[in-house]
Amino acid sequence: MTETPLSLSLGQFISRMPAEMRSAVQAAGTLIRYRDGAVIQQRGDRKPGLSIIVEGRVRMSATDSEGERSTYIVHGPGNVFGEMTLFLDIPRTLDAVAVGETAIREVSRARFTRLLDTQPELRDHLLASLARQLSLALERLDDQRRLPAAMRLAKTLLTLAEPDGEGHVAHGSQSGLAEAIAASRVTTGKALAELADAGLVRTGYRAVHIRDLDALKDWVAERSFLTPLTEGD
Amino acid sequence: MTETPLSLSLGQFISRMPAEMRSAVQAAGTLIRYRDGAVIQQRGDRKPGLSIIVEGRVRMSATDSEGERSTYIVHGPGNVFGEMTLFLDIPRTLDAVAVGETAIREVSRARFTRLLDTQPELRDHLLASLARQLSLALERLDDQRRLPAAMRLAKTLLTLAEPDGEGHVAHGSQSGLAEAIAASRVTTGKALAELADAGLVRTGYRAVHIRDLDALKDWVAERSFLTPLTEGD
DNA sequence: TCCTAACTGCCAAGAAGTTTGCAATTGACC
DNA sequence: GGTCAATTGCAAACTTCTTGGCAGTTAGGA
Repeated sequence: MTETPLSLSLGQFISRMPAEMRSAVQAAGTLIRYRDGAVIQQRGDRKPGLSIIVEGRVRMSATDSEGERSTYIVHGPGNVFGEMTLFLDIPRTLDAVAVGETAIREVSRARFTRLLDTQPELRDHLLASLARQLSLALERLDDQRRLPAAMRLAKTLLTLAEPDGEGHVAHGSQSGLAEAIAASRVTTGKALAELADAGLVRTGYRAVHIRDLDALKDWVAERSFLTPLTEGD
Repeated sequence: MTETPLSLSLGQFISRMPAEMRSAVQAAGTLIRYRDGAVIQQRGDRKPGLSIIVEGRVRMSATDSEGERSTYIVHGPGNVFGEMTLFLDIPRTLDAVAVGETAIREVSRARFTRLLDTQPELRDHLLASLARQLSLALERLDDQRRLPAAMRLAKTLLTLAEPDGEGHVAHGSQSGLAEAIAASRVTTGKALAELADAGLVRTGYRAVHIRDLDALKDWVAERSFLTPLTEGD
């Protein structure tokens, strides 16, 4: 197994591998390109395999019978999804949609099974990846239960933030944000106003400008109910 | 890797193993007994390792700084918890409390690492176990977002139900149920009343009697928003 | 440059859930 | 058999969030 336990942050499935393993994985997959907004997979697709994001980003979401969509996470390059379908006989659980020009490497379960013969250490990377995802999901579950909308929004903004001039920005409409924090657009707007009143963010057209990322982090940390899980020590 | 992908239901980590692997795992662990209500671990405990439930049940929950507790799941015999701490350098994420007389086999990370050398196939069992847990967590996340309290209650009752005479029973106080469905006691009471009005359950002292488990299942299925993930085919 | 679709901001009504409090019931222990 | 703590059932006031609607703003394509 992996001697040094891995970090909590997602998106390093590929980058943590030794070069040889990485190229073996890459060779086993088929590269498929998607345009912005293209559907990569839908919930229910029976497509067992691993999907590796090579370029671009992927929004994982689910839409119910009434058309209500909720976004679970937006994966970036180096992230993987679909691991569960490798080991469980279930279809894809979430819809995946390309955010921007996106390239995905698809490794079918059959190919992956063979790959494991030559790269047995790959299992440890998957174990760590699944553990990270599970950890994230459990935290989300708790957040959804306990945190008010403004807090969930702040946490989500932290994950979405990209450097921009002096500060940071999170791109996307308020409707998109609403789907990510599991709230309505109105509630999201109010939560944004709350953060804006606190001087933490400024709203723009399809964008939220974050003056000081650390200040936002502090704001979140001060208000957390559950003791955070510190990594390493 | 495992040739035949495994089932979605939890609690078969141990039972699915070949006899030899099972005894190797058992030999690697220390058996510890707990009385009803005893604390097995607390969120934040830095105790990397795998905990296997040999006997009894374990309630996994988290309590915030205001004393509000929410139950994530109640594990039964054959289930494991703590897998994440084997591969990630994080403390235990949830509190674990014994429900009834309980026996836990604790395998430290050090022991487990050595065990993997002699039982490499163990990794595949862990992969499946983590995949199942993740799948469950994602479904929960969606349920919490979309389903009204009565639905969440019904689904939880299905997992808690034990055979009892003609029908089934779920034991526990309404406060306990409330913690499991992430709602207040009042809301839980109302949801129970709703199910009772529909003729599906009957409330008792620290118990909910389920007349016809299949009828309750149908009630849930009819009202689900998300298309269920059918296993196998 | 204009037009239009998408988006933000906001209001009002109402649904769902929470908190607080209290009376009646139940079961366990002395 | 009596006492008591835990539990259920319920009501009222309140908070949070949702739904639906509308006016003003923004960006991008014809």
